[in-house]
Amino acid sequence: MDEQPRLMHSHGVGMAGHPGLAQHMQDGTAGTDGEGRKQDIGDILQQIMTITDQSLDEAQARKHALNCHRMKPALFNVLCEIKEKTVLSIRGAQEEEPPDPQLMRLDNMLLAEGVAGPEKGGGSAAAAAAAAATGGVGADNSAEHSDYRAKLSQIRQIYHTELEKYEQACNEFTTHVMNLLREQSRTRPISPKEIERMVSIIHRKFSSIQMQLKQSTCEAVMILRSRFLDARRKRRNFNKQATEILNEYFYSHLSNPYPSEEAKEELAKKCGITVSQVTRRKQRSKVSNWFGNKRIRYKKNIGKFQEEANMYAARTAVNATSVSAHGSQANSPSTPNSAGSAGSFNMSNSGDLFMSVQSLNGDSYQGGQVGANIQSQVDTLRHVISQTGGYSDSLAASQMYSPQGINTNGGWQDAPTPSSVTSPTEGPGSVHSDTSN
DNA sequence: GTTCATGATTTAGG
DNA sequence: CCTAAATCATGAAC
Repeated sequence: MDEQPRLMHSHGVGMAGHPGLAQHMQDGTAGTDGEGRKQDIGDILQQIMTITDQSLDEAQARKHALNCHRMKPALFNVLCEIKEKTVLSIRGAQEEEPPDPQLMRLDNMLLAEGVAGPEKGGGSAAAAAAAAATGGVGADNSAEHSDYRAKLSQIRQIYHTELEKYEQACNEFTTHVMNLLREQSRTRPISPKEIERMVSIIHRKFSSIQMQLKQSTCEAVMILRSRFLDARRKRRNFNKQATEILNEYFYSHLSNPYPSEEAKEELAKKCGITVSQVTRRKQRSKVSNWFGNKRIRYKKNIGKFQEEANMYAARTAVNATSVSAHGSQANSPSTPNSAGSAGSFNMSNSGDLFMSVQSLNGDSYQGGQVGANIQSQVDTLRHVISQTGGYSDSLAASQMYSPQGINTNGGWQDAPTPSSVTSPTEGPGSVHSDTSN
């Protein structure tokens, strides 16, 4: 023990316990001869190279000396006593910390995305979930999904590799520290509890790294998601058939183009359109989107849709009256108001069309055919009626339908709700487009 | 590149 | 929840 002060003194302060070094430095700076300086630098380097070994040996020797000292057990006991007093006051201050909510959030998200959790199964489950989320009809976006899956598994792989590395490093460091502490516990009192606490501190420090890893993984997944699954980004036009089916329904229910939930589903199925999709906020039917857009755009510019309306009106009429001489006459959509201007309806063409369909209506009605057809056929012509007072009157004269369709100023709001407006004829499927539920 | 059509989202209102 | 309306963003035609 009495050698300690002597050691400290002889070693000096600045040169980390290496007596010769300071001396050499001084010599080097003092010397004017270049050769000699080089020599000195070489010496210094040499000493630096061996510095670790020296100090280690020295430390070992000192440690050994301390351990063997006759006073050591007594000193150790004293230290233990002091320690016990101080540690007792510290203990219990911070035990078991609750799990970090932020970390839990990230964990949950990674689990949900299939990045964490079971290796292969997780991936496919996530892909399936993603497919379900987009509403996977599959045909139109399976390629994208496989791409998405590939990218996701790439992320997963990186994540797992990094996590493994992290865990390994953490464990290594922990064991290292534990070994050190255990070693030190021979010279100073260290309770297992203390080691535990130290380990927990290390883990806490390391967990911030883990959090960063998870955070960036989450970000990567989010970016991937937004790139591949954001429907807005990846807008696909519906195919022609789907558009036709939707248009058919729209124009045959022009008086009240608000398909019920069942109707929407039915339409979606027939069109091969996904029923729903995941948006950032909520789920919404694509059919609803379509009808929403259609309604607003039709209302905004009826003239623009006139031709289309006529076409579908004619088609619906034909379909409704399956076998009829009149039907074939009305059928010919060869002159679907091609000359019609935006604002005013082409009188001659539409008139013809209207008259013929009207007569069809009469036929089918009087003939006692399926009444359901009537409503839809009238609907298909509502836009004509609403704009041409004369025809409206003539229709009103028929005493069967009140023109309730879209009016030039308002919209469909005034029209009664589907349940109330629909005459008994509407129920069991008006046309083929409105198939039975 | 510009323009138009169109599906999706956002906002506001019930 | 729904909707209308406004707006955004993309696809396709030119």
